[in-house]
Amino acid sequence: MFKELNPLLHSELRLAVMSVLISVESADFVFLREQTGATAGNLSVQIDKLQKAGYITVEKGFKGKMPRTTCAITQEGVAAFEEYVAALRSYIGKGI
Amino acid sequence: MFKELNPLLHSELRLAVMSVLISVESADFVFLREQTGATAGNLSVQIDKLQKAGYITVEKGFKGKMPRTTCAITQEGVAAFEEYVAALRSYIGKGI
DNA sequence: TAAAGTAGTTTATAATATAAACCAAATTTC
DNA sequence: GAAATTTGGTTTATATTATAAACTACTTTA
Repeated sequence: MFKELNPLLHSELRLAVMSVLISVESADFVFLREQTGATAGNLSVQIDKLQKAGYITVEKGFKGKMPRTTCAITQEGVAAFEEYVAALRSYIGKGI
Repeated sequence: MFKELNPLLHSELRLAVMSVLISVESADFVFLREQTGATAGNLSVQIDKLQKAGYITVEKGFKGKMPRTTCAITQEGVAAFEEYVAALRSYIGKGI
């Protein structure tokens, strides 16, 4: 009847991060913070969880002298996102 | 960019309950438990939250000698569900 | 009448989300 | 050029949430 909703994606902020990353090649921390409206602390934690799940890659480098964290979605991440969306259908029907 | 997801509906079990109730006139506790696969304890708690939010009505009566709890979605509940679905769109795009 | 089942509720615990507090380096202001 | 502010984050403390386990109250069956 109802498909299970991947709890790692069933989180407002993590879902927003994935939503941004699925449509771009990569995005840095500041961009993600701006797009999601999240606090830096919350974003930092959620990025970490997505990375540990293998859904995104996180690279830390420098742009000039300032630190810069760049994130990108993995194939596994794309697959998980698509599966999550498919599972949602079982709750909200075709109405969406 | 991203619309807020009503936290009362952004819960796997509560969403499932609402999803059942939106398509029937009413449903009793046992039916909801069967459809959602939830434990009785969890279902009891989540039904309570939905009722307190005004999204469903809960009537307690008897079927023969056995207690029976009947739930139905309210207009407010329907509106909240539809708004939640609309908000989801901002996260999952046209993909769904 | 004892055991098992039904229909739930209450409560304890673990997991989660979130913001506040913090840190280090860079930049600006006085 | 020292102090204050900003940038780009991380760590940690707290409040909320989800969940199952334990329990209640009653009914049915053996």
